[in-house]
Amino acid sequence: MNSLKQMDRGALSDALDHFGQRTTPQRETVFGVLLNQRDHPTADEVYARTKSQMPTISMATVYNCLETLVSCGLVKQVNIEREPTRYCPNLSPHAHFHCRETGRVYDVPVPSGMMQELAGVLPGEYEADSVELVFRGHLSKGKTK
Amino acid sequence: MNSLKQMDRGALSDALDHFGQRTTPQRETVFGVLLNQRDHPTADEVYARTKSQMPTISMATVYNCLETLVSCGLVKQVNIEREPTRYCPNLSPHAHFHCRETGRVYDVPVPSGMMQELAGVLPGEYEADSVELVFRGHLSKGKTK
DNA sequence: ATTTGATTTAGAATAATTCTAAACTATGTT
DNA sequence: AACATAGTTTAGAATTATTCTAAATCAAAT
Ligand SMILES: [Mn+2]
Ligand SMILES: [Mn+2]
Ligand SMILES: [Zn+2]
Ligand SMILES: [Zn+2]
Repeated sequence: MNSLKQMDRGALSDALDHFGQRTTPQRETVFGVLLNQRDHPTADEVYARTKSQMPTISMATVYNCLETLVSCGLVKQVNIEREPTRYCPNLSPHAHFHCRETGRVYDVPVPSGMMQELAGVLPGEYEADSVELVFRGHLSKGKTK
Repeated sequence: MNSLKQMDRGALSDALDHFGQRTTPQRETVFGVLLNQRDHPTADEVYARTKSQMPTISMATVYNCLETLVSCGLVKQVNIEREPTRYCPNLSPHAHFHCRETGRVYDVPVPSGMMQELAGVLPGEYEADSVELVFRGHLSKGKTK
C-alpha cells in the first residue's frame, strides 16, 4: 500500500494551493511516504522509499518536496544533535524521544496543558511561537513498537 | 579580563583529571572564553575569541578542546536547527530561547519542578537521561539584555 | 500552438565538522 | 640528565548533509 488517502490528498492540495504551489506527482508521493511510515525518516530514507514507487525521482527533488511540505506547514523538521534532519508529518503537539541505542525517534504526545505550562517559564519579554522538546535515553524491555 | 578564576580552574582540572585528561593552556583558555562571555558562541566564535588571547591556537584544537570539555561534562552543546553547534557552560537546568530576528540564543532558567513534570509525560518504557527544551520566537521591546 | 512560469533534475558547490599524520609537550623511568 | 611513552596540538585533507546552478521538462494560461 502506498497511495494517499482522499483526506490526505485534499489536505495536501489545499495547503499547496494556499501557498500558490502546484500539486505534483513527486510531492504527492513524498508526502505519502511520510504519512505511510511515521518513523521520522531522513532525506536519504525518504529518497529510497520514494524511489521504490517512482524510480525516476532525484535526490534534489526529494529535498525540494520536503522543503515545500515544511513551508506549507504539512510536515515538521526534527533535528537531533548533528544528525541528518528527519521529517515528521504529525501535526499535533508532541515531543520526541531519541533512543541512544537504536537511533530511532519516537513521537510522545504532550498534553496541551503541559505546553501552556512550558510557555509559562518564559520571562515576559520572550515571545515564543514554537516549542521543541526532545528526550534522549533508551527504551526498556523488548518494546520496540 | 580573561583568565580563569581559581574556582573555575579547579573545576576544570578536577573534571579533566577525573577523565584521565591533562590540563593544558589551550583547554584553559577555551574554557575561559566560554565562561567569560556566555552567549552560546559557535566553534568559529570560540576560535576567534581564543585566538585573540592565544594567537597560535588552531581551529582543530578549538574543536578538540570543546569536545574534551563536553565529554568531561563541563560544557553542553546546543544545537538549533541546522545551525553550527553552540557551546554553553551553564550546568544548571535551563531551556534555550532562540530569537529568529537576531539569531541570538538565551538561557531560560527552568524550575526543577517543571523538569519533573516533563519527565512525567513519558510513557513507562521510555527512560530519558536528558531533556532538551528550545523556544523560538522574538524578544519584545529593545530589551537585548 | 505559444508563451510563461513553476518544477524537476544531475551535478557542482558549500560549509561545519571530523580525520590523518606529523610535530610538539609533558610525564614517568632508568 | 637522557630516554621512552603517551597525550596533545596542528595544518591540511576528507567527509557529508545540504544548497545551489543551470538546463530540461511540464503544465497552466493565452
Ligand atoms: Mn542517534
Ligand atoms: Mn537563527
Ligand atoms: Zn514527530
Ligand atoms: Zn545555555
